[in-house]
Amino acid sequence: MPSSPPPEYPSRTPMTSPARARSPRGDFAARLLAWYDRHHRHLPWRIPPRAMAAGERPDPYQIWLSEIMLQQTTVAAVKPYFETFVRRWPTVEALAAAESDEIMKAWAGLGYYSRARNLKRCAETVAAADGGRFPETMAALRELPGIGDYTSAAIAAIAFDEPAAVVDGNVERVVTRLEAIERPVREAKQDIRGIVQTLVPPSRPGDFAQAMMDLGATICTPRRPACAICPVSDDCKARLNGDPERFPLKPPRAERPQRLGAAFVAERADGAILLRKRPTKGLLGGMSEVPTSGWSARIDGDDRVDAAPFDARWRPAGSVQHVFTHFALTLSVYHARHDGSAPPDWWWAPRADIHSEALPTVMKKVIEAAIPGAIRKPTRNGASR
DNA sequence: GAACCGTGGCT
DNA sequence: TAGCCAAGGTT
Repeated sequence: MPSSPPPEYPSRTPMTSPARARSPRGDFAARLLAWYDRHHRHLPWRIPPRAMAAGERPDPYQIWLSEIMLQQTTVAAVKPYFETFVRRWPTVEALAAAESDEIMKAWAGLGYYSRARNLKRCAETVAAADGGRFPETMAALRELPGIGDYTSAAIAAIAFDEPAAVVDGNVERVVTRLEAIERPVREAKQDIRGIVQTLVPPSRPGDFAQAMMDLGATICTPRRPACAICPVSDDCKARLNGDPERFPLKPPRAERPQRLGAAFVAERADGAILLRKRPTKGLLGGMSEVPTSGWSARIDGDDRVDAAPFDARWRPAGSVQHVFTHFALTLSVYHARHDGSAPPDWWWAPRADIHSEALPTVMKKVIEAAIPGAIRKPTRNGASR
């Protein structure tokens, strides 16, 4: 435990003086930030506290990009995508000028594809605005597509030092445990935001936000939290009560219905595969796919070969299972050699380019089932792995 | 306000 | 293994 807070965070008089509290709430931010200074995660988009103290500031473009990618997505999954995007589109102007198709291709596999469509729209808006600079306040950021309560607060705090209350899933968990909040998080959201707002320090609000999230990700974890090494455990009512893992309270999730369908992989003599584009809105909106039947909500869905988009020697090639957020899908896969012409707006994707098409993971599974090895990424020497 | 919207890792 | 969970937003 740090014996003295940094000079920029003088201890304040505790708001209350509970007899047992060893750590008055006025110290909360100081103790959390002292922990963050020593134990922060090293992330590609983050400026570490030492560099922040030297006056360095993060690139608002990179903070925005990382925050969009991190929505409901793990840090590990985001890292390689973030590196690719920043290398390929180093500025918001570059991203705004990119073809939508190229952005969808680069986003393929990361999920929640409306994020990629909104990313492009947001980049265009920002690039067209005065100087191509991001708005610097939470309120103004909140107006941009794909940016809601959490993301606007996070960008404002991290990139622009606004003392905004940043509340994500990590912070909800930390706060519901600190206060032993017995109501479902859905209902307690506003209270949580209010509590966080009282804790945000006037300086280093961005580090504070990131510290809360790092704490949630590494110490105050959903299961088996490491209370013994938590820098704010003295403040934690859930720990005092003995069962922090019980928080946050969440209602049981609804059952996932099962859907059924068929997918058709047409392969040309040269190995090219027939693809088409899905509608812009809805599930996998704007992404590419092989032709499929509808995905019936009924267990006796249209998974038979007579659902094929055209006549060919379709041969069964197994089935693919995939779990989406709100339903599970089983696709019967069919494969055919086919050299006929493609319907308008469909295209033959050369085998060498398949890995870079805007194919969602479920479609990569389908193609792999029909043609094992088809998705492999070429290596630098031109061979296939 | 509730439903919709992906994917991969972990237990 | 089957469910839970992850730096949520839009409709």
